[in-house]
Amino acid sequence: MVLPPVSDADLDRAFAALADPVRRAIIARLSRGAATVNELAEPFEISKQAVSKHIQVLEQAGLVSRTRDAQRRPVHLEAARLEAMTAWIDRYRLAAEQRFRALDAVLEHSTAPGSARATTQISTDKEKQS
Amino acid sequence: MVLPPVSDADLDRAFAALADPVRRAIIARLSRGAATVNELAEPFEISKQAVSKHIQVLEQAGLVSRTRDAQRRPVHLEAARLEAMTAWIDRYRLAAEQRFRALDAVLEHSTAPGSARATTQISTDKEKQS
DNA sequence: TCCTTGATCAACTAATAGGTTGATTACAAC
DNA sequence: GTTGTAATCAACCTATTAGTTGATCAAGGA
Repeated sequence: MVLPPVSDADLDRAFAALADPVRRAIIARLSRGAATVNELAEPFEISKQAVSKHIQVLEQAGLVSRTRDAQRRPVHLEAARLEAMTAWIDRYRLAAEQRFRALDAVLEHSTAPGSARATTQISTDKEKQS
Repeated sequence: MVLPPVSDADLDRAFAALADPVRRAIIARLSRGAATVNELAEPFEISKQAVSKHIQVLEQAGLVSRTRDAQRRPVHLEAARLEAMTAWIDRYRLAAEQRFRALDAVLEHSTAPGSARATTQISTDKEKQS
């Protein structure tokens, strides 16, 4: 499976798109299957035009795509872009967690209360995260 | 590990926070260890005040926290909030992928033998008509 | 053809976000 | 005390965004 490259600007748009509760609800709905604009607009109080704009934002973010079916324009979820987002997050989340575990292991072996704390920075990290 | 509840507004702020390339770069830097505002501001062309604002945004999003060390206010990554974001995304991404696989399996058995074109795009189109 | 439905386009408004510069707070070293 | 350093506060500017209403387009169905 070939994954297309995801640029910095792509991530900008993808994260910004999911920063809105209406758009996240649309994503949640689409995870159960494709839907038209009218179907997607039904649960919300806002106008159909506003929902159409939200879908455009999601489409430009690469999170959804649209096909054609007579007058209808069914919207589909693009799971690949969601995957690219988790890939970005996990890259740094896992790096940080691994660093914390390594730090815990070090402190495990040097439990010397009262000794000089030359590394206030590191010990602060430990206290905050454990 | 105790995971605190993450509200809708929390997700709003978290996703909006990662929608900015400067803030994503800050997260990437912090995954290698805590840093001060001056250290974080160094790679960027923008003013230190602007970086300070970015850190406030990340802090209000629950993605970083700050401790105290004399005049310095070292910034730490909060991996738990990153994990909450991937949890949200994966919930719907995996649901969609599972649905696609199930549809592919159906098309595998019902379509004429010869060419298997049960791609996700086509399967969603067919799914809509059911 | 005319009418209905699905969806977008266009223009406008109010609120928010990212950036700037200048002043101010908090702490430490001398 | 005075000075130097780390960081934030305050005021301001500009661009973007989410929402509105009204008009328009595109495709079927009578």
